[in-house]
Amino acid sequence: MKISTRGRYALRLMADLANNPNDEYIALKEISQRQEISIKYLEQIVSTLCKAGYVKSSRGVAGGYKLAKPAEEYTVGMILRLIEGNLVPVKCMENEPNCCPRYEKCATIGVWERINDAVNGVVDSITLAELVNNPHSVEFGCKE
Amino acid sequence: MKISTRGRYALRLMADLANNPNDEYIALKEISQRQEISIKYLEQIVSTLCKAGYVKSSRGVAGGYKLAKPAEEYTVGMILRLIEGNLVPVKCMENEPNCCPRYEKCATIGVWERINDAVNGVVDSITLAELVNNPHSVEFGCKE
DNA sequence: TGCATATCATAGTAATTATGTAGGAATTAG
DNA sequence: CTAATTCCTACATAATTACTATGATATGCA
Repeated sequence: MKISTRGRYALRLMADLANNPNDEYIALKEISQRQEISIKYLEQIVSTLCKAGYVKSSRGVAGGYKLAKPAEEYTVGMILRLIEGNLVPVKCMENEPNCCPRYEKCATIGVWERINDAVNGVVDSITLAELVNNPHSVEFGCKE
Repeated sequence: MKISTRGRYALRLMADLANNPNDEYIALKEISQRQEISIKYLEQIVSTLCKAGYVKSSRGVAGGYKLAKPAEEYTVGMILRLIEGNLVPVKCMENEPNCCPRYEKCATIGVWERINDAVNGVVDSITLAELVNNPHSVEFGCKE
C-alpha cells in the first residue's frame, strides 16, 4: 500500500513549479538541486506530465518547465493517478466495470471499493495550490 | 498503492474460517480447495495469523485451524496490518512518530497523513463478521 | 506400533516491479 | 558557433512479490 517514489517525486516537482511566483520557465537542473532528486529521473517524470499537458516546456538555453494552468486547477489525485496509472488497491478494480468474473460473489470487494473511495476522497479534494500555501511547508525538502 | 496478495489471501482465509458455523478445526487443504490458493502459500500466511494469536491450530489427523475469538472481534484492519506489516502510504510514516528529519518542512506529508487516516477509517470499521454476513457474498471466490 | 494426515519451519527461485543511469540527438538563445 | 536545455530510448540493478520444495514434527486411529 505504498505510493511509488515516482508519484511522490511528481508531486514535489509540481509543487516546486507551483511555488514559483513568476511565469518563467524553470530548468530541471534547479528543481533537481532543490529537491535533491536525480535530474535524469526527473526527466522521465516530467515527460509524462508534459505529454498529459500538465506542464509546458521550452527547449534550449533558458528553457525549462512551468505549469500549464493555475495551481488551483490541479488536484493531488490528478497528478498521482497520472504517474501511478491508478490508485486502486486491487488489480481487479483496474479495468471497468467490475470485470472480475466472480464479482457478484466476492466477499472482499466491498472492502477494496470503500478503501478506493476513501483514498479518492482525499486526493481529489486537495489542490496543488493548497499544498503550496500550507503554512506547514516553508520548503519542499522532505524525502517523501 | 496495492494490497498484496498475502493480505488479500489472509482476509479470505479468515473469512473462510469465520464462515464455518461449528467450532471444529478446519484443515488448510479444505480452505485451499475452496479458495483456490496453494496450500503451501496458505501455510505461510496462517502461520503469521497463528503466532499473533488470531487463529488456533491443532496438529495431526483431523487437525486444522479455527478462529481464536468470535468473528465480531476482528477488524479487517487488524488482519491486513498484521500481514502487510503496515498500511501507511509512505515509508517515512512507518516509524513513529514523525521520524523524518524534515517533517516540519514537508509539503506533502499532510497528504500522506490524510490518506492514512482515510484508509484506517475504513479498515478499522469493518469486522470479519460483517464481511461474512454481507448478502453480496454467498461464497468467497473472487480472485482478490 | 505403524501409517495417514496434519501442522510447522526454513530455504530456494522465478518473475515482476521499482528505481534509477547512460548516452546522445534535437532545439534554441545569445 | 556554443552552451544550455529538453527529449528519447535503452540499459542496469536492486528489491519485492509470489510462490515452490523439502522435510521435520505431532496426532489420531486401526
